[in-house]
Amino acid sequence: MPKPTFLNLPPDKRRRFVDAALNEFALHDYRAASVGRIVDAVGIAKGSVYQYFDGKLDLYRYLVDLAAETKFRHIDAARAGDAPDFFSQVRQAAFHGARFDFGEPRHASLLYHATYEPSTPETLEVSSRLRAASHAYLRGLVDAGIARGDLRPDLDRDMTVYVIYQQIVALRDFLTDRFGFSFQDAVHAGAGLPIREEELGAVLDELIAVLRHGLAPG
Amino acid sequence: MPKPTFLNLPPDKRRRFVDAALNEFALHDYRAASVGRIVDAVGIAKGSVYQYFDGKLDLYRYLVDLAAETKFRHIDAARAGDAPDFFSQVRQAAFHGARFDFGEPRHASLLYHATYEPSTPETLEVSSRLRAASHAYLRGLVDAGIARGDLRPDLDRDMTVYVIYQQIVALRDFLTDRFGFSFQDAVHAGAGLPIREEELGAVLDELIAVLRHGLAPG
Amino acid sequence: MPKPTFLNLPPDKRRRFVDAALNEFALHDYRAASVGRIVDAVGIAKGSVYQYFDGKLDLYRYLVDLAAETKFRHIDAARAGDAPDFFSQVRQAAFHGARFDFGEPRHASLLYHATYEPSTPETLEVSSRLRAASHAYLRGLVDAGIARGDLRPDLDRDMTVYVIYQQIVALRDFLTDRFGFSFQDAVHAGAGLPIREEELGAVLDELIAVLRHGLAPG
Amino acid sequence: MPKPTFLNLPPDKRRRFVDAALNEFALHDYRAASVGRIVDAVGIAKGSVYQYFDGKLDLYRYLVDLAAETKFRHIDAARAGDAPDFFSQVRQAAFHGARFDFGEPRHASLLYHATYEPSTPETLEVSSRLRAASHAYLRGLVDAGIARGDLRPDLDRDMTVYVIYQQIVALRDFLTDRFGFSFQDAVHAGAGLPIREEELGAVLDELIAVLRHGLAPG
DNA sequence: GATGAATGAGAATTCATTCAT
DNA sequence: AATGAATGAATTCTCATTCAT
Repeated sequence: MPKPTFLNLPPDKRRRFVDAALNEFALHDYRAASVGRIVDAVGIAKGSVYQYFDGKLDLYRYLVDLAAETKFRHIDAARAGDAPDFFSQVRQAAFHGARFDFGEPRHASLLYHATYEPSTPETLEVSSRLRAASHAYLRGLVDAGIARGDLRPDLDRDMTVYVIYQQIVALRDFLTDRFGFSFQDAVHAGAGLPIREEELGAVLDELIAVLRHGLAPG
Repeated sequence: MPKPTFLNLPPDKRRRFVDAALNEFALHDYRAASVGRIVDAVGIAKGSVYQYFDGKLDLYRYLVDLAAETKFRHIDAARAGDAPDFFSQVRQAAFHGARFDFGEPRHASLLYHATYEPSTPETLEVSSRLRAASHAYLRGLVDAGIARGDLRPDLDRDMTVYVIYQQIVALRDFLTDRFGFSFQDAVHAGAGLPIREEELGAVLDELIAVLRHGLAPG
Repeated sequence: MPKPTFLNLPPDKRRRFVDAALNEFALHDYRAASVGRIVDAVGIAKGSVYQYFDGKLDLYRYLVDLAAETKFRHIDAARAGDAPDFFSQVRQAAFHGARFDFGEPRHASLLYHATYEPSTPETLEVSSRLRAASHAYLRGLVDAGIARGDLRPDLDRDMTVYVIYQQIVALRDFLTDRFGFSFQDAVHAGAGLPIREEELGAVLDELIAVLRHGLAPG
Repeated sequence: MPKPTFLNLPPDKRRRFVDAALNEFALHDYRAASVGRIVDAVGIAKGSVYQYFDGKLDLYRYLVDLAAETKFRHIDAARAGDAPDFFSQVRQAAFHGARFDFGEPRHASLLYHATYEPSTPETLEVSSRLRAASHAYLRGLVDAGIARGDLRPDLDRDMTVYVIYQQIVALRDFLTDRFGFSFQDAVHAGAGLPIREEELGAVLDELIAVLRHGLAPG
């Protein structure tokens, strides 16, 4: 948890700090990220970081939570009217999630790192919490989908969640490959990635079609 | 690439070295892995590593390639008669792949790390090559499957490969969750993980069913 | 020396500050004591300490002097009628000193630290002054004791002072060992240490007997 | 415990390292001692210290043990024929101990620091072991002394040990005061302290006389 | 008088790599 | 070919003190 000192910071300074930290943790995983590089980028003293946070881990936790919340909020906000069925819901979430990722490559990279962080005792809790949140979200959709009859009732629900979760997370890899993107480059450049929404939509349509055939009744 | 020095080593010594290195890179990702711990475990001088390999990265490359080849060979060898159709082929590959992972948790962990290694300039090439190999393998199956009529002819082949690849990779997470395994613990214990083949088969059946519904024609 | 700012403080606030500082310097020696922990405990700003005192050293000096004076005053006050001879006087002082220590473990710990503070240039003066005060007090008793004939007239007075001083200071170690006390724990608990006065008296009787045999004439 | 690396060092280099470390820990207590200053003094890389020892604490432990052993050995070696009675034994030990201290002020200062080290969890074990060794040594003398009839049979043995231990330790303070010495200065100057043996003997005679009167029968 | 954010030197420790033996 | 001591830059973190508000 950030210390009050951090919360009392002038908004601009706080923003610049978060920016630099986000950059660092987007470019490197937890262990490789360097507090020194962050302070150099912001132009503050090393000690200041420890006035703001309890330490590197605390800062990391804050950023992961922040990025996750921001992304979830973005997805929720973009939901134009409730989608009528399970697959539309998943498509919508994946679509807006991907749009967010391309618009905010640093958040996306950070979350990607956090998801696959090698499970050291230190970072385990952060990764687990992140994964648990996504799973819980999907589990809700799956349960409702089965109740509504959108999904075969005999499905192994845990496995279904896994199947969908992986596809959505992996979408990132597929899209970067297909369109020749690189999140790393985008982070370095400090810009979002260009994506034509129709192309993204087309890819998603195909993916959702596979899932629909695979999981829907009949 | 290993230096000649390494290849001229007495087989036993070479084996012990590979063993220890495998252990280290199974327990830690590239950056966290320690050359010092390896030489301590083998009981050789630190300098020797640099007589055998060009450096940590070179050693890492060698191990990832070795593990990938070993796993592929195991899967190929276990193929009892050619499976008749695409989905049986995938099932067979996934089944034997999983059995390999549970039997050789160090290889499995190493490959998992390599797959999700944060893409620093250093390790990027290794990860890419690993992923490319798996994709190429699956691509062959998919192309043949479409030709044979096992898969819908209008499928986006790249995406199909991605979908299947992700599911197979995700299997690991799902199984460890479901059965309460931990690859880390298995590596520490120096033992394989117990898995009843019927249970693995049941999970795979369900997963393959989803893929079949999703990807097969009509 | 405290600045006027400190002396003008509302008594309650001043008391709370002294309390917290006492705690800190009782739990840690000079170098390890932390200004930050003190202000956290009191709930004031870090800068305030520097409005009250010239710095950490100045605060330390103030506390040591305060604790020493308090202890001396306690011993003086507890003197019920003048003890008739040298050894009774020493016994009385040691007895009431020990009682003070057990009742005020923070003062006791602070003084203990100050006594054995590694003699850096910084703290040398504080430690010296503390020791000098005790020595001067004992020197008075010794001089009078020799004049009165309680002590052998040919004693080296300085050495006699040293002998007695050490015994009394070390009494703390002996008592904590014998009774399983810990001043650190008492400070943490914020409570005094339990001691039955008869037990303390018995120990002192034995110690004084040794001194009497050792130092008295004939 | 020193690592083999340290023990394999060329004697001269090892000596220079121990010298510098001894200096540092003689001038500062454990916490204030700086690994950086040591390596600067020796002219080696910081990392080397960690090739030699497990860390600062390990180095400290080694030095304290070394100094204690050296001092004990010196005292034992100097014992010219077994002293006939308890008080002669104590006198002899104190005499040679003091001579050692004045000749090796760095050892003496280090041991003094270790004896009064503020009891943090880290250094507690080192201090305790040091004190325990001295007490055990004295306890042996006391037990034998009582058996031999040199000491009053009804003495509290623990307390007797304490009394004597304190006097011997305090001797250092007394002598420095009386002769205007400073161990710190001697360490800085890199020289031993001058002491005339007759003077030391005279002081000890007086101290032992007090102890004899205090503790001997009749 | 009080605040508390900023400082920055200094602390211990790690570790891949080199190179003289 | 093997050794293993030496390196030194990089790491995270601490903390007394200052000073603008």
